[in-house]
Amino acid sequence: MFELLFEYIQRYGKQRLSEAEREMIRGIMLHKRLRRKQLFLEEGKVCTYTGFIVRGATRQFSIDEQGNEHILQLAIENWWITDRDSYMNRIPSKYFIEAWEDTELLLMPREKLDKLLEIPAIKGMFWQMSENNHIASQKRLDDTISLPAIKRYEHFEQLYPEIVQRFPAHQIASYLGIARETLSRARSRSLR
Amino acid sequence: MFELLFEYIQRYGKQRLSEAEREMIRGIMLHKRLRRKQLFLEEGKVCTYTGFIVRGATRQFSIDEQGNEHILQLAIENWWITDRDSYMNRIPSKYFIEAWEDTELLLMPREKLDKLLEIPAIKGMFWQMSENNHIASQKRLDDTISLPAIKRYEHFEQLYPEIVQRFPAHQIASYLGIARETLSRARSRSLR
DNA sequence: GGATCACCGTGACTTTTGTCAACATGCGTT
DNA sequence: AACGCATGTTGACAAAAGTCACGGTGATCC
Repeated sequence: MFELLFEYIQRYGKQRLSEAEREMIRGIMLHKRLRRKQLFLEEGKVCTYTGFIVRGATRQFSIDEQGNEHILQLAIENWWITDRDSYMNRIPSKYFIEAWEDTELLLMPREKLDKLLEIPAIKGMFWQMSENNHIASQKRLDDTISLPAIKRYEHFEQLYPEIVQRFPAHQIASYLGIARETLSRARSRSLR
Repeated sequence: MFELLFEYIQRYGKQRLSEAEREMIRGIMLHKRLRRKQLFLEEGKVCTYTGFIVRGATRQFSIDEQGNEHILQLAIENWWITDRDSYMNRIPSKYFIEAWEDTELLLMPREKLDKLLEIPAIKGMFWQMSENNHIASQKRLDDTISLPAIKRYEHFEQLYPEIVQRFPAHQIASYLGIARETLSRARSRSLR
């Protein structure tokens, strides 16, 4: 079960993991199962874990004053889920994270983070995550302010075909910041 | 001139700089002046520097197929400017960065980055920058997909009052992803 | 196996935002 | 002083997107 994670860490941390380090990781990180619709994080709570998805799919969203959901992240295997602000700074979160399919996670508890970061490969990976996330959000932002709805959808579909497969269209619409009807229409128009 | 930077590094790196470290930074980082409208980075070029604004103001933008500019960042004193993707991965940039006022910068050359990161305070700061940027782009993204134009403007104004002072309204509009006329109307309506 | 629910599509209409054009103002340059 | 240029505002209209309502389909749950 840890194999997927070890591989991920080595790839993004750009360093190999010794057997001792693997043992340490196995000792610290927790295994957790979530059933569909179960919450990993709730608004108002501090996000005390960062989770690595071994199997399954999750979505992160906020709820505005009108009660509308706005999806910030859709995640599947090999992705990390967390509210980084809440996790790092131990402040209450504005977000929910919910299992969309039955999901298996490996968790990094916040209070053991310093211990884990002593492992060079993890430190490198953690850095890289932040880096990649920043770059990805920058691109997403650029798309969001530059492109009409349909183009945004096409970009997204091209970038994450598997996500589009595994989540219903109205979740994708929310992720793109458009109404589900708009997406539906845009899609049927682009077929012709 | 380096004093502002040293203070910044110590604050965000959460460590003190020794005199030797300061000397090393002074030896590596370059001083650069840009006049208004002069480019710091151009589309298609690799971003070989990360710059710290000592004095002045800059804007980062992309240009789409229709020739429209889309502003990604507006920056003033004490901010860093770079295309992180281009800088870190040495790939051609999609963005322009232009001095909006006459500007003074301190530059970290990409090829000396590893040397600079040997200084713990800089390493900590660089990490923190990535972290903060990640969190900030997440929030901006949340706003962009959740809020109508006028609300986005109000948020922005509250968050960065000085930016709103120093850049013309049509730049702010572009940053928010709306037409300048829309911003103008939204503003006059919110006064009544 | 009937009811319920989630999901997707579509029509009709409203609201928001963009586009194009015209105009006023202020500023710097020559 | 005269000019161009950037900026900001407003009106009229067009386009994009949102909202509300309805219906259909397929899955799931008693």
